[in-house]
Amino acid sequence: MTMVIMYQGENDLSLREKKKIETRNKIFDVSARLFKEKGIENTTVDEIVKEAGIGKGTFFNYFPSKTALLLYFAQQKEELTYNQIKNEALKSVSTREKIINTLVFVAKTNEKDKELTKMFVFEYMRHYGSSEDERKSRSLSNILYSLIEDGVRKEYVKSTIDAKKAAEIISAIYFHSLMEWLWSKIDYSFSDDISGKIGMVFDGIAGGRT
Amino acid sequence: MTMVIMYQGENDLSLREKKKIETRNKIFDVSARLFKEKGIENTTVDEIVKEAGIGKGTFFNYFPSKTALLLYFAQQKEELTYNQIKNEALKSVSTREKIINTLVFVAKTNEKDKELTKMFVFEYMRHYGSSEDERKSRSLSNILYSLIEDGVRKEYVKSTIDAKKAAEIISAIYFHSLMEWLWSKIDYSFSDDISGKIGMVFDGIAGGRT
DNA sequence: AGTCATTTATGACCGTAGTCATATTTAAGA
DNA sequence: TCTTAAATATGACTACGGTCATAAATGACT
Repeated sequence: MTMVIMYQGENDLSLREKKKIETRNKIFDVSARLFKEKGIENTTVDEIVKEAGIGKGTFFNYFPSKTALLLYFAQQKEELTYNQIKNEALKSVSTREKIINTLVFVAKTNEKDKELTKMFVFEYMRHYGSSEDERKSRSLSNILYSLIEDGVRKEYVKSTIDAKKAAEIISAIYFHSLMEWLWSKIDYSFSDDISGKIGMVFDGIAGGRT
Repeated sequence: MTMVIMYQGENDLSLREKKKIETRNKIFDVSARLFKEKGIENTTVDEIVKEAGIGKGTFFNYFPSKTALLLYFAQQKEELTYNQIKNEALKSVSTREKIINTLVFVAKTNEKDKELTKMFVFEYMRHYGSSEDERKSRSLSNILYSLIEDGVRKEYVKSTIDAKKAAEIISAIYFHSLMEWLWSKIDYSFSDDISGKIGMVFDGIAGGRT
C-alpha cells in the first residue's frame, strides 16, 4: 500500500511515460520530415527508425503498421479541419449552401497535401469497416447528417427524407468526386463540380414522366 | 518471301502460341483454385508458381503483378455481368426502374464472390486513374450514362440535367453503398437501400424553402 | 540438319513491411 | 540498496512481391 502522495505540477508523469511520449513524438517528427522531403512511398520504416535513433521493433510498438502511422497523420489533420467546419457552415443560411461550403472547405484543405489525402482516401477504403476507426472515418457523414437534420427542421429539406440515407449519398458523392478531382490530369474547379452535383440531389433529376 | 499458304482449321497456332495459352491457363486455373481454397490474401505467388510447375519469373511474364491477375479475374467476371445487363434493363420501362434494376443486378452478381468483389473495389480505388484500365473501370458509369441520356429523350429525366454528372453521382452512390453493404456486419437488403437512394436523386431532397 | 535471331523461362536475388525471442530499463517492495 | 516483476527496446529473421541477368526453346532461313 503506497503512502506516497505526489504533489506534481507539470511533472506528474513517470519516467516511463515521459520517454514514451518522447519516442512517439520523435517518430512523428522524423517521419513528417521524411515524408515531406521524399514522399510517403519513398520513405521506408528502416529510414525512419534509423533517423529517429530507435530500433525497428520499437517503431512497431508504437504503430502496428506503417499504415497506422499514416492514419494517425490523417486523423490529426482531420481533427483540425473538422473543428473549423462549424464556422464555415455558419457563413451561409440555406442547408444547400452550408453543405456545399462544408465540402468545398474540406476539399480545399485536402488539396494542400494531395499525396497524404490520396493515401488517406485509399486507406479509408482499405480499412473500411474495420471496427475501431469508425468514429473518425464516419465523421464527415456525421457532420452532413447534422446539417440535413437541421435542414429538415428549417424546411430546407423535405420532412419525408431519411436524413441518414441522404448524408450517405452526399458523402458518397463527395468521396467519389474528390478522387476524380485528385487523380484527374485536367484541372477543373472542384467547387463548381460539387455544387452542381449537390444541386441535383436537392432538386432531383426526374423529368415530366414517371 | 514466303510461298507457303496455310490452310489450317483448329490448329492455326504455332507451338509457341499454344504453349503460351497453356501456361496462361495453367496460372489462371491454379490461382482460381487456390483463391477459393484459402482466400486471395493467403495465396502467395510462390505457391501459385509451385503448383503450376513454372518458375516465378514466368508468372510475372504473364501478369506484371499479383494485382494484375486479380484485375484479370475481375474483368472476366465484369464482362459476363455487363453483357447480361442489357436484358436486365429491358425488363422495366421507366429510367428510374431501369437504373435500380441494373444496380441491383450488378450487386447480386457481386455478392456471389464477396472477397473478389472487395478486392476489385479496392483495386479499383487504388489504380484510380492509372490510364490503361479506364475503359473497363468506367463501364458502369458508361452504362448509366446511356440510360440517363435515353431517359432525357423519353422525358423521364429533366432535359436540363448534365447526364455525365448524373451518371457520376449514381455510380458514386452505387460504389459507396456496395462497400457499406459488403463490409457491414448487419444484414440488410441492398435492393431496398439502393432503391431509396436512387429515389432521392430522382425526386430531390429539397424542402419548401430555398 | 545447321545457324542464328528472337521469344520465353528461370531462380537467385533484392527491398520492404512486419515478427519475435531476448535483453534492457523502470517501478516498487522489502 | 537489493530483488524482482512488468514494461519497453531491439535487431536478426521471415514472408512476400517483384526484378533481372542468363539459359533454354522456338522458328525462319539456308
